[in-house]
This record gives sequence, structure tokens and C-alpha cells, in this order.
Amino acid sequence: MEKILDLITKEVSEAFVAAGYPGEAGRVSISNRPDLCEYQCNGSMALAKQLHTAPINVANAVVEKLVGNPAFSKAEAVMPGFINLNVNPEFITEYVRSMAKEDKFGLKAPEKALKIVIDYGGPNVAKALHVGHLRSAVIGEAVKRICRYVGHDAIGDIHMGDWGLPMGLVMTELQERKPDLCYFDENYQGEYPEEAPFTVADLEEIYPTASGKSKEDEAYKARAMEATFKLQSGVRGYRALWNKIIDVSVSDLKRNYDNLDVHFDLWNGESSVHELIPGMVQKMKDDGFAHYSEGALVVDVKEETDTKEVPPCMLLKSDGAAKYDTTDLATILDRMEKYNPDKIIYLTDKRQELYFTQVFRCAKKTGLVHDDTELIHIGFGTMNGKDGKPFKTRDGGVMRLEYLIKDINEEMLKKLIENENRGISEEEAEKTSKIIGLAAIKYGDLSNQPSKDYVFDLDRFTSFEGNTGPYILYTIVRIKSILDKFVSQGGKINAEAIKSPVNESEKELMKVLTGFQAAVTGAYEELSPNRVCAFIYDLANALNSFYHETKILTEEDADKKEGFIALINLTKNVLETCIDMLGFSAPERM
RNA sequence: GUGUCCGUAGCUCAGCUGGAUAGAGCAACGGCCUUCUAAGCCGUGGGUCGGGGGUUCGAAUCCCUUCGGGCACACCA
Repeated sequence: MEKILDLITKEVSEAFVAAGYPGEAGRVSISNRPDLCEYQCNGSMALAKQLHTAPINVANAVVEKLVGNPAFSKAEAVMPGFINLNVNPEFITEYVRSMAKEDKFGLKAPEKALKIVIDYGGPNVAKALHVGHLRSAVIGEAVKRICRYVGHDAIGDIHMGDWGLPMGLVMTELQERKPDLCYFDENYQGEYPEEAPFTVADLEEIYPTASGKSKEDEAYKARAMEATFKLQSGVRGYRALWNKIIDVSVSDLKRNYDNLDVHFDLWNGESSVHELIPGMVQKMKDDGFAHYSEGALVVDVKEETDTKEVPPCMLLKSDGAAKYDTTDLATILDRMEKYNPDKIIYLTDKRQELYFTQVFRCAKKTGLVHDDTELIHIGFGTMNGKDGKPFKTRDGGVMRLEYLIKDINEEMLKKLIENENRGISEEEAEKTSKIIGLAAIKYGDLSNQPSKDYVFDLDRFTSFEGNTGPYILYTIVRIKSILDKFVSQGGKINAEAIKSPVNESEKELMKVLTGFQAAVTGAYEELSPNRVCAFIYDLANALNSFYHETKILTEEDADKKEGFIALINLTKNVLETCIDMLGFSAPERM
């Protein structure tokens, strides 16, 4: 079904046409003066400017045509030329009733389901996830789920850093510590052992150590580079050892991402496209796009309209090694071959903006993608601490993601225990605290605009008052509680039995519900999950107001009661659908 | 230096393609639990939308300028 604003706009546009004006001027928006009206149309004023007439004359003429329209309970022209509208309650009621009946609350399917690859996560193998990885995972997962809900085919790819010098460093340090490992024996012919000769904890300690050594010790660095080269050129033992590193690391990453309820369809990395690079580079040379500059092989991506200098995209460094650029381009090539996506969306820190314009231009210019393939970079801002500077631990180090989540969950658990224990067992409390904790973290992030920096304030997030994830969950749990009680009293939920509103807060709740479709499509079009957050916050507020004004279970009029139940049931379903899109869920009790 | 993003209440943030009195939350203050979860609801106070110009009937929103901050500017990812 259509968005409610489109339906209303249609009525008003017809009135414009009937009055002899172009219909485009009939665009209706939600009123910004709720004390005066519910919806408004400002088209008369823009139109009057073109026609050199007084706006109020246009508005009056249009309003004349709106009189008697059953959709509206009020239509009036107000100086200097606003058209103020109130919609007939039955119009809203019917719309909400349709939402209850239809699949996806009446959300229109897209004309064509697009294939969308979403590149997010971007962890490095053998390194612990830290807070810097949080936004990519949280926003990326939400964007993926929103794309899917809207009706597109979205593929999430983690795109791990699993190939360059870091791998060589880890292997070098391993050899330093355990030189007798069979992996380093060139004459070794047998099978390599099942068991990895290290744990995740070892890896997480080994990498920084090795990285530190290589900065001070030239010889060490040279060995690491050699190890990297051996790995990349396919030396058997190095490949086998690398596989172990991947295995150990990936299973740990999976555990961490599972905790965040973030799931990838593809666990590809830089290594996945390694073999595509030589052919791709050769082709770019043959096609005349790549040329040497200062010893490096580059593709120029400057454009005449540039207001700043855009450096060329570098395929091979002057030492002949591939770069991050090269890997990303090869990844695009790989994705085009395998999935032929309509869009590829990247989620990284916004500092990589210039880098991605280079890569995207290069991909377009060299014909890696079609002219109409959309390459999109969502650059998100930094997660800051209360001091407004990038989030750090108390001693100034990088905060591990795992610890951050643990801190939140512990705070939540404390809070749950402090509050009434509604017969909740310790076990349930612990489970619930994790659910609420995740909602707090994700909503706290997603309710901000992706591109902006935001302040991650643990105290604020765990105090969970106001516009927070826990408030949304609380609202859902409240509804569940009423519905459970209703059912246990022998009631039957008739989901489609939406009745005309009996009071202002019920009407308001309905009006907010009608904004579902606009919120979801807006979030998709702008790739901004915060649109969904803003919507559910409004919805939760409207529900809570309604809750206070209306006694639901004790309502004696059975017809009214059936309507109340249907309405809060719909509200619950919409809220749960939305938080699922955002990537978290609600507990049964809290 | 060049480019780019940002500056809205004490704090954290909304504000859709310019519209009528700039909105929330936190914090402060005042009400509301014998009745569906008070993690809630209702209310009060708090703003020259960084400054200055301009376009417009009308600007937080568009343009210019200025101040203050973040970030990026080929062999790191």
C-alpha cells in the first residue's frame, strides 16, 4: 500500500488540479504546528511566487475543492497561504487496519529486487577486536537487515585483513619462539598436525610484539617480509601455518560477532582475491589505464571538476608489491564475477573517504564495474569518550570490544538485580542483561547519524532513561505483559480488529504507526538506521502515553477492549520488526 | 597550504527537498503507583541555532565571509 502522506498528497494534488493549478504543488507534510492542524500543504506559496499572485488566493481556491472530501475533517486556508488539514479519524483507522492485515504492514515491495553486497566488519586476523570495529559491525548489520526487509538481496561480507605483512610478522615471531615446528622445515613431507601450535590469546600477544620488533630491528623486518613472500608465493609449510592462524582467529571472531548478533554470509578476506591480482593488473596495463609514475604503477583518477587534488590509485608500489587499493579492486572484480551486484556498500571510518573515491573512480574507469553499478562508501564518525576524544581505556589503551560488552552487561545485571526481581531467576537475569546490554550499545550507536562522531558514555547508556534501547525494550515488554495477561484470562487476540480511536492518545498512537513505511524506506534510501530509531522512539512514546491514559484489561466494553488489544499488538509487532532491523531483540520480561 | 565535515539549551543529540511559536533526552524543580511493569506518565524553567553579510514574503536550513574545532591529502591499511 501507499505511504499515508502519499495518499493524502494525492487528494490535495487533485484539488490543485481541479482548481486549475499543477498537481505537484499539492505535496503534504506532517504539520509542524500540531496545535493548528495534523497535516499541512505549503505548495500554494511556492506556486504563487511563479504565478505572481497572492498565496492565500491559491490556497482558498484549493480548499474550496477539498470541502466535502471524506478524507478530511478539516481543510482551511491560513495566511499567508498555508493549507491546514485534519484527517478524518476513520481514514487513519482504516489505514492502520490495513497495516495489521498486510504482510510487512503494507510496505511496498521494490520494483526490482537489487543485489547488494555490503562490505563491513573488516577485522584483522590475529588481532583482537577493539572498539574501533564496533561501528562498522553495528551499522553494517543494520544496513544489511534494512536492505533485506525492504526487499533486496543483500550479501554481507566481512572482508578480513588476512594477507599482508602482519601475517609474515606473526609467522616470524612464531619461528623465533618455536623454530622446530614442522611448518618451518623445508624438507618436511608429511601431513601437518590438526592442532594449532598456538591459541587466540597467543596470537593476540604475538602480533603486537612482532610489530614492535620490526620497527626497531631491520633484520627482523626483512625476515617478516620474506615470510610474507613465502606465504604469498605458496610455500607449503607457510600456507599450512597460515591456515592454522586463520582457523584459530576466525573461530574467535565468529564467537565475538555472534555475541553482537552480527552475522556474515561471506567470510572472505584479502587472501580470497590474491590470485586475481596479476591478471587484473596486466589487463589495466594492456588497456592503457595503468602507467608508471615515480616507480609505482598507478591509474590516474583525477577529474576536471575536482576542487582538490585527487592522487592516482596505486596498483603496485615501487618495490612491485600490491597495495590495499589493489586488493580492493580485485575484490570488486571478484564480486562482479560472482554476484554481479547492483550496489556495493562499504562501511569504514570516514577518514577513508578520499581513498574510496580513488578506488571507485578507478573501478569505473577501468571497466571493472558497469556504468550503473553503484559503489557507495558510508564513512562513519569516531566513537568518542566522555571527554570528546577517541574512546580509550582508563590507562589510555585501546579498549577491547569484548571488555566493553562485558562492562555494559555487568552494569545491566546490577541494575536488573537492584530493581524488583519479578520472580526472575539468576540465570534469566544474566541472559536478560545481555539482551538489554546489546540493545543499549546498538541503539546508542544507531540513533546517531552514521557520519557523525558520537560520545559513548557508559553511564548514560546504562542509566537507560529517555531515548535509549532499553526504553524501547521496556515498552515492548510492557505490551507483552498485557497481552500475556489478556490471553491467560482467556482472551483471544484478534489482530485485525483495529477500532476507531476513543481518545486523543489512541489517535496519536495510530498516527505515529502510519509513519512506518516512510521511516523504513527513508532509512533504506539514506542508508541511515537512525531514521528507524527516531520512528520507534516516537512510537514508544505514543504507546506509553496511551498506556497511561487508557485502562486496557479492565475496559468493560468488549468491543473497545478488542480494539485496544489489536492496536497494542500491532504496535508490538511493528516495534519488534524495527528492532530486528536494527539488529537486537527484546526479552520476555525485564 | 588545499580540500572536506562540523559548530543548535549546562550536557548528549533531532530538525525531511527554506515556512507559521527551533524540538527531544539527561541534569534541575513540581505533581502522579489500593488498579495492565514508576526502566513509566504529566508539568515548569532553560536557546541572539558560533559571529557578520546576502538571496527570499519567510533562513537553523540556500549563497558569501569570518572565527573555532575534527579529519584527509600516492608507495600504511
